[in-house]
Amino acid sequence: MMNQDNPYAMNQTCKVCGEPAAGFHFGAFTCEGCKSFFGRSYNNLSSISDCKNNGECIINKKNRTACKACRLKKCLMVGMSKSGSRYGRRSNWFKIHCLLQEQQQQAVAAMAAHHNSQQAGGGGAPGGSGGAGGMPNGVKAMSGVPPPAAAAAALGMLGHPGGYPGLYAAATAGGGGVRSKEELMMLGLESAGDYGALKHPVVASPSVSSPDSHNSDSSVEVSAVRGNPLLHLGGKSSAGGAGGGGGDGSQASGGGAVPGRPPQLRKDLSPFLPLPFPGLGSMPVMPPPAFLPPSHLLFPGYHPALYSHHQGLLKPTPEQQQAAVAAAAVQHLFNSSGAGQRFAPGTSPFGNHQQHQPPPQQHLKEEEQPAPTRSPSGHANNNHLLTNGGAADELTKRFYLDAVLKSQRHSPPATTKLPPHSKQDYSISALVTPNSESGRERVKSRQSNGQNDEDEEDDEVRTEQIRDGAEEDEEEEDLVVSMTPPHSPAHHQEPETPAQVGIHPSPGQDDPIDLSMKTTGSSLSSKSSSPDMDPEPENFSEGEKIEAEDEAYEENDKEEDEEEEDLKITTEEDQPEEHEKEPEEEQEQEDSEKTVKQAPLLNNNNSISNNNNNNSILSDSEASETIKRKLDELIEASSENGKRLRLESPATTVKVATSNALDLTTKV
Amino acid sequence: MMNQDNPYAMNQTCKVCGEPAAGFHFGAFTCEGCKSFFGRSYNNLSSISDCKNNGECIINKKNRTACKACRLKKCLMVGMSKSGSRYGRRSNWFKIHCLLQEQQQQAVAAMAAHHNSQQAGGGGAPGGSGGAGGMPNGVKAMSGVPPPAAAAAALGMLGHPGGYPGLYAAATAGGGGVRSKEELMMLGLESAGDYGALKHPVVASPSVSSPDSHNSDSSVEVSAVRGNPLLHLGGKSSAGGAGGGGGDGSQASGGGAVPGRPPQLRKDLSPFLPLPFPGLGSMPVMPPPAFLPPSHLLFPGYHPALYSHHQGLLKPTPEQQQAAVAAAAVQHLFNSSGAGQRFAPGTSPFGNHQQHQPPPQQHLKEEEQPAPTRSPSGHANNNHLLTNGGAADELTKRFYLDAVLKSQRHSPPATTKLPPHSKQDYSISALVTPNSESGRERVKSRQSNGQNDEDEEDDEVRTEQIRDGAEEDEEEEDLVVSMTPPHSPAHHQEPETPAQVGIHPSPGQDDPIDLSMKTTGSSLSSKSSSPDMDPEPENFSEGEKIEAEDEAYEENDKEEDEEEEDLKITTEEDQPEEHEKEPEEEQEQEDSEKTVKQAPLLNNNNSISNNNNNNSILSDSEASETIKRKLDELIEASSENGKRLRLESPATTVKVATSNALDLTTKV
DNA sequence: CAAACAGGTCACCAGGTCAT
DNA sequence: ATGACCTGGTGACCTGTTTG
Repeated sequence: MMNQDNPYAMNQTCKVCGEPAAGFHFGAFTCEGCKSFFGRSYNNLSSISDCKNNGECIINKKNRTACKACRLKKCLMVGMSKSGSRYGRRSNWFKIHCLLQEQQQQAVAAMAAHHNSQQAGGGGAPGGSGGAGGMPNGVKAMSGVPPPAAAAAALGMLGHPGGYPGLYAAATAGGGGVRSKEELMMLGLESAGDYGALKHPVVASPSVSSPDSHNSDSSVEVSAVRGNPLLHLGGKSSAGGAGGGGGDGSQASGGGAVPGRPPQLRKDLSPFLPLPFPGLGSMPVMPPPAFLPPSHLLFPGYHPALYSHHQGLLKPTPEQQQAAVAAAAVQHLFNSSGAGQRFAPGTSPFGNHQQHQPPPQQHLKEEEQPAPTRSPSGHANNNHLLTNGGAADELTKRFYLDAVLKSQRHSPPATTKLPPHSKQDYSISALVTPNSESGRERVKSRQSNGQNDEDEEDDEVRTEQIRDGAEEDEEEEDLVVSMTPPHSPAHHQEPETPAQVGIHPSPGQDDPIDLSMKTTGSSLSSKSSSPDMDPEPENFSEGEKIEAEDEAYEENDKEEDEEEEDLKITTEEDQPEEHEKEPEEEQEQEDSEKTVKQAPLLNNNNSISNNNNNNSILSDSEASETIKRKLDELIEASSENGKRLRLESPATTVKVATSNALDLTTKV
Repeated sequence: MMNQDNPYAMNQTCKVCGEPAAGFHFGAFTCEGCKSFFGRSYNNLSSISDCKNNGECIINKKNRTACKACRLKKCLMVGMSKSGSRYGRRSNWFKIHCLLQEQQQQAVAAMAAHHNSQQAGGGGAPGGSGGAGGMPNGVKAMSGVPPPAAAAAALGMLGHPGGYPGLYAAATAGGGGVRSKEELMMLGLESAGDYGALKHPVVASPSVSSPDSHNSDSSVEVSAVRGNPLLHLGGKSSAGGAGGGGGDGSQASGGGAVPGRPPQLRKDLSPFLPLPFPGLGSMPVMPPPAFLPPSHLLFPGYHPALYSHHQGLLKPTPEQQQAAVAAAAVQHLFNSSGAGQRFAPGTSPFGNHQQHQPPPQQHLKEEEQPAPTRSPSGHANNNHLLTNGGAADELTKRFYLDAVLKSQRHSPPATTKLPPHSKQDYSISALVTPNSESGRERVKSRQSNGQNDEDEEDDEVRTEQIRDGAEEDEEEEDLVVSMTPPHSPAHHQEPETPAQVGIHPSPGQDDPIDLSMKTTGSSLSSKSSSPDMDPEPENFSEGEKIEAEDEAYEENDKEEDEEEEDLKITTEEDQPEEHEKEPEEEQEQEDSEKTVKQAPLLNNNNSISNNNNNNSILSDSEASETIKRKLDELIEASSENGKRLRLESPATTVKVATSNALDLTTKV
């Protein structure tokens, strides 16, 4: 059922804000708003002001517009890059991959989580971002959870829900977990470590990015990576280290290495791939690895960041890198920067990301990228940002990093090198943390100041947040999870990357982002002051996200449940409790459904298509267009039905809708 | 017809004062003045002095500036929150939903009214939001009412208009069940209780908010709630009691109960959904859901709520909560307290909306999702076309709504609080009036700047707007009809919820408002204050809430009259009772009128629609189109019919609508 | 040819400004 | 202090293009 909905997204949720995704844009599943935002912002970093909260704002539906800096950061974190984009449809295959990956990831994650979790410190850590609450959740939970469960959870988290439900079902099933993901993510950030673990899973997510592959996924990767120096970006990157931790540990491993090969990274995915898929398992095909790519995509949060880390090591995908970089930059900005720096616009933030490391890359990348991005040139920038930073930020980041590192790192260690951490952290922090931590509390504190920002609006608001604290948790994340990345654009991205590489790709334009953002400057102040939390607060909100997701899901029916679950989850996290529990069950069910659906999906789509198509026809006519549109609309409407159907058996569904429609028509 | 006027508003009236709404601001349809007021006040509670009348001041156009405390309270009651804001355009889908809801609601309302009316106290109650009235309806009615009826009623109430009527119907219908979540949320609020009650009604309106979907409407939701303690705010909330009535009864049922549950109410919506669509009716499936999706969107009020519900349960949306809370608080304060207390800012009044209902979920989800769909094809656009019709449509819709509301409303009793009537009245006027709004014109001016890029667009846009002015109105709506929601906003929204749940995130931020307002001071204040709602407040919910309100609004025609009445009303309120009772009759009458009006309109519209669609061409092609069209038509028709029908038996109505639609189609 | 995304368009809203 | 108006920006929808 559910499903369906979007064709595009396949039920994915926007990795940035948790809303239902409209499709895979710029390397990640995002909603129209985030797509547009990214598109607009990428070229106009200048327009972005600093984050009042040190870059910790949680981004969710509600508050996504509250803090551009954090929103952009989040975009980067999840792997968005201009370069990442891809045209054309995604193959089913791709989709499948995504799902699989997710599953895998989850599994992995789960595993990792458990294992790692602890490690890292918190384990999951995720919490981080979530701001407050968050972390715990993810991590903990994860850890706590039984492996399988964990895995599932992880997945869930990541994918959140869904990922693909159906497919994964199992995975997902895990259920409840999902939400966590977000958290995880958060954590991730943070802590990446844990997260990392998660990530892995996550990473996976992140990682890769590109789901799709579009193109190439692969391609993408590399290219970028290579190209840009940025990768390092990290400049600050250095951070890497931390970052490194993050994740990958596993994979990452490599981590350290930064440079070079990025391409591989992307590949990272591969690794993922390798995994057996759960779901896929069945699938004969499975193209394998190819798919994987997406990993990164998978999760929202992660990706980028993660990647970064990874990248760091390796090179992250260009995109990633960029992203990372950007992210880093951003964060920095946020945080620190305060003022000054921001990204270098010109460059692309990202830069490169390259990191690569072949193997590990993935993880590594993340880190790196981040910052530097732009690096190459620009690197500096990021740094700056970072630098500036603010202190707070940094701290946060560090936390993350640390955590992450721990976890992952554990090993890793990133190494110094990168400061990766830094960036990562930043990123992470930013991402993750954000709120979280600091976030929340801060918030409280914050309040006070407020200063600036506040001014704006918020201030007040911020205050509120305080309370939130609790709340938040939840949700949001989940959503993220769900999605899978199809393809991964990421990958593709990569391809694009090349360009990036060059520059950052996009650099040219694209990149622009410099993180520098204005923000920075202020940043701090803002931050502090702002304290408000503002933004975040909401963010966290998480819950919402969750829900949202749910909805998204809902699509299917199940989803809903999930949502709730999520919530629960969320809640739990935060508050433990609350929520509830239930969710899972539901989910499962859903999953089931989903599963079912999925298969169909492909087919379904077609059906759907038909409808649409029809429209087309209309078109011909022309004028008709209008009509068409309407039809479309209707269709859509129907579609909805249809959508649902999609997965399922499309045909059927469709029919129904149609029928109805028809009926009408007929009647007519 | 009227209509239209505002594009934005779609003929909505300011939920706070009854003037024509300039748009959907901070989660509710409001006029420029109330928008500004809220914006200013939110951050400066201090500036608000206590109400001399124990918070019982009725707010209407005339006296809105007389008592800031009450005005602010009212704002909160209707679901305004900083977080509730929504950006961007409203999806067609959303629009459609609204229409549908209306219809359904109407139907329901009608039904309810008849049946229930009596029961509850006021029966329908929608009033709620509107102020006073609200509550009653829901709950009691629900209970009392026959299931179906109840449901319908609920819908009406809640959703006000509509939640989605059709769709969910069942589910929802069922009940209420779903709602629960919301209820929960509400509860959450707490006070929801009362608040809830009110809310409900009110809430509904408020709640929802978001019309659009945007997002999220959802957003709103929860957030606040959780976070803030405020919720309770209720402190005073208690109030609930009165309010209680409001709504939900059903769910809420609690009517009385104050507290809590509000959410359900929202759910009510669900109920709504469940409803069969008129048009759809035929549809087996129902994609409805799909359509629906939007629920949240749908109405302001509803959707969110609904969704929320889901969430809600858990966590109401922050916003909602906040709102709710706030409202509650406010009320309390005012009412009871007299002075003292206020809301807790933080919380949101509403709470949640959640509703969910599992089963039904689907639908719900669908709704959400639906949208997305979109089509694939592309065609999409169409919208425009549709538009045309628009105006009329809108009007129609409104009528429906109004009618519905009235019907519903009547009831209401609103409880003390609001004197619902008043509002309505106002509203009505507003609706009619609408006009428009300023906005458009402005556009022109703008131009300039734009800094960079933006400029461009914006400008354009604006410009357009201008022109739009006219256009919009119309069209959109019409279009709306046609459109489907792609995804849905709704969905999204929901999803958010989760987050909300969490926290609400944001809330923090937003909300500053504390209800505390100076006024009260009190306690809440603090909370609130700080808490503020802030931020988050935003959230969520609100928006949705808002919608609900709309309905509320609906007011329409009558309203105007009412306005004057308001005063009366007020009076009445004071004197309890009032509320309701009569309403029905009136409504009916009105309905009649409306009907009439509508009818014509409809036809026209239909034609139009048809035409558009019709795209005859389409036909050929595809059925689909046809279908779509049909749908559109249906929608429209339904609307129209629906409206007409309203009173009649909902079901019937629906059919009719459908029929009509069909017919139209046929024609086509 | 159809699917699906980058981009562009423009409906709409938060906020700021300023006359009242 | 209010609220009309304007500015900036968000995001739903479309269009154009690439890709399966």
